[in-house]
Amino acid sequence: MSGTGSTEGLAVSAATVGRLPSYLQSLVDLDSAGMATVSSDRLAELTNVNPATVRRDLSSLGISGTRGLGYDVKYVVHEISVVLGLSQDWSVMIVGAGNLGRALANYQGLTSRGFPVRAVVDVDPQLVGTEIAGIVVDGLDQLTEIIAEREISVGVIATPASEAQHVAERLVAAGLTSILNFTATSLSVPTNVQVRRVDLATELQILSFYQQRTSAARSGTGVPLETSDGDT
Amino acid sequence: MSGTGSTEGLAVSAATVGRLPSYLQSLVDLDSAGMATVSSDRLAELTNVNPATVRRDLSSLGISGTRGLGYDVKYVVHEISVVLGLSQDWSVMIVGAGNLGRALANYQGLTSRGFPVRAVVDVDPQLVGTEIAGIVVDGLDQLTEIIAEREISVGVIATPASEAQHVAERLVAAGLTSILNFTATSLSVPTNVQVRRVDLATELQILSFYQQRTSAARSGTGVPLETSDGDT
DNA sequence: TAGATTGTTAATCGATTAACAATC
DNA sequence: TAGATTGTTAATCGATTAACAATC
Repeated sequence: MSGTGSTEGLAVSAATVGRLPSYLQSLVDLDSAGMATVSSDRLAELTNVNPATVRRDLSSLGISGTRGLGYDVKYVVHEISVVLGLSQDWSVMIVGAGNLGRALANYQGLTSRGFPVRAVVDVDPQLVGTEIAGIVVDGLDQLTEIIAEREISVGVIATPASEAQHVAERLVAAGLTSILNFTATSLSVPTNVQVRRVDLATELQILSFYQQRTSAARSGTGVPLETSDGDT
Repeated sequence: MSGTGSTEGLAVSAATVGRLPSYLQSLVDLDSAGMATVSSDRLAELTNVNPATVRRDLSSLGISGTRGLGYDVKYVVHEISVVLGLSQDWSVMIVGAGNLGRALANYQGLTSRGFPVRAVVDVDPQLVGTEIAGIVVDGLDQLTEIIAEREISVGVIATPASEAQHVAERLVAAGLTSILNFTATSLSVPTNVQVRRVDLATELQILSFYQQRTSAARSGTGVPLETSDGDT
């Protein structure tokens, strides 16, 4: 509510969106530490990005600072929260009640971040009716009705990889436009649907690539390699 | 071992490295399905990238196909595996034996992908000596010795966010150059150290941003927005 | 030979960042 | 006024991709 008004619909690059959670986290920390203002240089240092990028990102969201002083921490925290849609809860459905699905349903971090788990579904009739983290597991065939009834906004795919595309299609058909995919499968979805993939195997294999090069270099195989800094 | 020989040290872009696990996964599936060759068009379709990008990626790794026929599936699987360093195991240490750390230690997917968990450490003296997934938890003060003794290659940070930077410095000091960071904190590390961040809150907040825009548009607030396809 | 598909050039696109005028 | 820092221009950098000659 309120805030700077109409930034809606303006072009905000995916790269910028990806950095907002990191800015937010650092700003919240600064606020807890009692800092009232922060310069783009300091915020850039905390988030490992270039100061000009910080200023450009904030500016593109209509968030402005004060020349000579910097940015008001509480104000920017509020504005980024609004931009990220964190002023409301988004109900989550978990598809797949295996090890991963159960771990996610029990993970308190989801609810505390404004993403309460309101449904768990699975194909296995043996699991249907059992309770996970206080939620009764429903059958996959109930998916559409449950999404409508419980006003689910985000679908989490925690099934085997082989089921992921099929499940994604079911979720999209039921009207969902936000999917968090925990399988290694790359999903094909309409352009209006957002998919984020969180895959441990992928991350480890990427680390392995660089580790391998480091080891090779160390053992004298040769050529030093260009490296880049920190996260992502 | 063996393979195409010397691609080591050649410039391979981070973007290319990030797509390799996805190519590999699709190729392994194709192999299981009995497909002997695959065109860049087909592989591109399966991984949601542009065919020219597939050809450029493979070419940059020294992996070649046959004009008019496509790429030999088994050959490319082997080559990508070698490039990614998947022909050997990389031992993992988990720092932080809380909910997340325990879930990761018990996750069979790590070992099966060639990343066996060989150590778990925690600051809490109450946890030291207890057993998790068959591994005795050690104290954080043992970190350096354990990394050396058990030939750990990858450090996984599963502590509270406030401890992440400190832990990262300990890991780097002990000689590790591969870190998987499960906290929301952006780590500062030397340029020769690779950090991958896996943060659920970040992913959800990014989804929330787009969800918010979709909802706003639906409720008539306005301007339709440009969207992009599928994963990442 | 005709058809298919690679490998690479060159154009395009988008994101990053140095630099600096504006201004607190 | 002097110092600090934003907001934005313009240059740079790097990654994507259309297009096509090479060639199986």
